[in-house]
Amino acid sequence: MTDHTEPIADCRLRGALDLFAHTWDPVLLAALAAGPRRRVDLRTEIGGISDKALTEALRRLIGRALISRHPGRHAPPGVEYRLTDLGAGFVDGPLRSLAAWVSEYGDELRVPGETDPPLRRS
Amino acid sequence: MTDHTEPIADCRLRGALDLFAHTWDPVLLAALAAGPRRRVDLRTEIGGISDKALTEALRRLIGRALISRHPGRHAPPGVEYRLTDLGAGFVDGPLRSLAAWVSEYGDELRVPGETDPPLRRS
DNA sequence: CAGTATCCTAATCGATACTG
DNA sequence: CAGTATCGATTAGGATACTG
Repeated sequence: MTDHTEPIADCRLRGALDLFAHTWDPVLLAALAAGPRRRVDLRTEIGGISDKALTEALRRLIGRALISRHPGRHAPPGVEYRLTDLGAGFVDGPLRSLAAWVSEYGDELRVPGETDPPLRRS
Repeated sequence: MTDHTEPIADCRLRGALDLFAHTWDPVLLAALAAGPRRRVDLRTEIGGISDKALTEALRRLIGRALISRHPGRHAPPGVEYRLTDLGAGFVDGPLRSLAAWVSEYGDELRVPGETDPPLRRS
């Protein structure tokens, strides 16, 4: 995954592809697009995400500079997470582009779920 | 991403996100964007992909109607794969948007590789 | 509420060997 | 060349219990 000439497998693009690779990462980014959130609110708002998965996704996205962590220093307790400029740009660009494509052509996208058939007879 | 409580985890968007979830699927789509390819050419052109992973990716993307399979009926032997209209649109839209974002902001995207640090001290 | 740690299951993916 | 089948290592992610 490191040194081919293939454009898409280019290292930097690979890093961006990985932002989609983990189930919850794009979901988390989209949730934060509506504004800063505390951990517990993210959890209930997203729904279906486990505590562990949430922690890992937060770590990953902080590590990649897409979100930032802000321990509340005042009255309302809790730690807030928010998008960095980079993260906001990612949501407004690639993620929004994907959402737009889905609303336009999503109907033609066959649903995963069935086992994919062998190639010989397709 | 606009006004639902569960924007990204919406079923249809989830299906599109899954197009990125498998390591080789977007790479394969990008390779086919340059024109129809035979299996062996895809393999060498992409580089680093195993036979098994290639077969699985082909199956998956055919199952989701993004690529199609065309057994050569004439002179040059081999089976050709090509993008469907849906697949071509996906490459031109979301995938290209991601590539554009990377060339613009890719430098700020921290490289994965190190273990992501705990949250307490970040 | 925020965050960590452990166990467990399913799925990914490379390597390899084999068939048409 | 096209495609399948099996094995093994790695990993994502849910459940749960526990600490600050």
